[in-house]
Amino acid sequence: MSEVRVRIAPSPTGAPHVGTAYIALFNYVFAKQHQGKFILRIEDTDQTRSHPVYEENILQALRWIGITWDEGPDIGGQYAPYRQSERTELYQKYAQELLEKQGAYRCFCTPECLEQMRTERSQKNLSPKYDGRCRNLTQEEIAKKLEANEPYVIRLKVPEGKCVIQDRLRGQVEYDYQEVDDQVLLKSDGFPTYHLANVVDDHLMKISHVIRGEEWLPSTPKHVLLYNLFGWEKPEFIHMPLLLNPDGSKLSKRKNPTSIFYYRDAGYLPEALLNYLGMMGYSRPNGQEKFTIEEMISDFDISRISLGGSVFDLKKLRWLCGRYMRENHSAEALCKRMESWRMNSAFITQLLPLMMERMETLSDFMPKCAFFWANEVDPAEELLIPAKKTKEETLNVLQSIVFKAEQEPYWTKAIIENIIRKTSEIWKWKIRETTGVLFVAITGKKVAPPLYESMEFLGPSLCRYRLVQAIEKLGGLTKEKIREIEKEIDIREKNLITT
RNA sequence: GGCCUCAUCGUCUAGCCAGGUUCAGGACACAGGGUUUUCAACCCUGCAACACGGGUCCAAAUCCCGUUGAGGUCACCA
Repeated sequence: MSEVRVRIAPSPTGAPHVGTAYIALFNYVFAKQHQGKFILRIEDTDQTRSHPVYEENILQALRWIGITWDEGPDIGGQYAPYRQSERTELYQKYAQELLEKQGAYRCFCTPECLEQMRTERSQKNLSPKYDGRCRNLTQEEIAKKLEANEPYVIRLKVPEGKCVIQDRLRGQVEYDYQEVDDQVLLKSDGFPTYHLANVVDDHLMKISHVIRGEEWLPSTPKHVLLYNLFGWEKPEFIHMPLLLNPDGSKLSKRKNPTSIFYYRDAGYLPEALLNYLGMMGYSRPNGQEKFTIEEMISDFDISRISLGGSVFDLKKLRWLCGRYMRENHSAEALCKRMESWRMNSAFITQLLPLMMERMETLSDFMPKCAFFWANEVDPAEELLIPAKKTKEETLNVLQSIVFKAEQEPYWTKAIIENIIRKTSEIWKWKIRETTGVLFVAITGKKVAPPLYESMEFLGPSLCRYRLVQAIEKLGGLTKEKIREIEKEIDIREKNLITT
């Protein structure tokens, strides 16, 4: 058998997700088991959502949890570059090839036109897929539009017939090409979509096994079609089970902390998190629950992966982490871990300027600053809601802060201040009303060190977690309600600009 | 809604492929007890599942079919 080469291909569009670490782990273990290579490739083809900071965060997060790669954007490799934004010419070339092979076609439809088409189709109870109106443009029409510099995308020409996918875990999965949309391969900005970039890179980087989440199963026919069109050998597909929320839906940040940095900042041991991920959908042949990644590699058996999704259970993760703490560490060793976490003089020195004026004895420090080293702060409900505000209004503000914070790749005092000011304007709250809520949500108390700096030092993951905890404390928000708030923010924001 | 995937204790799972050794084993959580100055840890005990209905077979959690349920997916996001 030729060399095993697998990859993790995250897109740098937000906080580094535990799901990424989960899939990375199984790829890594599979590679090491076969003396193969594990590759990290950054899929930053979405120009509007990608950010270099998010990319750096992914690398940091994976390193923290203990996963290393043999080739990647930071260390290079034989098939560099490993960042898709640096490979655009390649995708354009292959898109061109597809055009010549009649496997794809130019589509000049505007977003508005597509929108309209979709609503029309849904009114007629048709599936919302593209109706292929640009498929049969004549050479003259195309030439004319090109001449006029009309923007276009390149779409996959999906044929008739059936597509049979071989999945290592699921056997044969059959799809009718009728169900498959004429997927956009190359966007009008010249960047590829996932489907094109992914297939091109997997081929060029000689990826032998594609181990990815189950959510990719329905788009695999497109990928198979591309391999066939190019005449390339297909990798083996292995679709992993999904990580789930307690209610059984796909793990989401709305209901759970999903950022790897949250677990780091909340004081979980990386080896415990990694171990826990290794028991999601998998069990060692000897039944052992606490194991190192090396042990996992030593007797890894991919057929032992179970197919139902796994609920990510924080309680069991805590228990596992506890075992690592007391079974694998001396007091000295644990102290070192705490130091490298945030129990160190550098961190305290950072805090002291905020506290010096508020202290009369040294012992005043810790009680007021304990929240910096805590996971949860358990804010009291009655403290959370300002005097002249309702619970609902408070919920709106809290959720708005979460939204705004999510959109910021950086986390500084100035940005935090800006988020708070903006949110207050949107909901017509006084700044001190907003900060009052935040003091309680973030620190658990009304009296604490200055808010903006505290939030900065605490970090975005922990802040977000506490904000969501506060929202839960006030009764929580449904998916629909969150969407409503999102819309409302949008409307109010536009009004602010116009008035 | 269409398509696809999946289906063992509340949760993670073993057993299923190669049907009998299983009135289904372990772990988390929970409850009770022990130990301990307290708490935690630790030890013991308990609670608790083969989604349902058909078939095949001497025998089915295990094989087949159907039903139901859950999830995923249907973007110029990945």
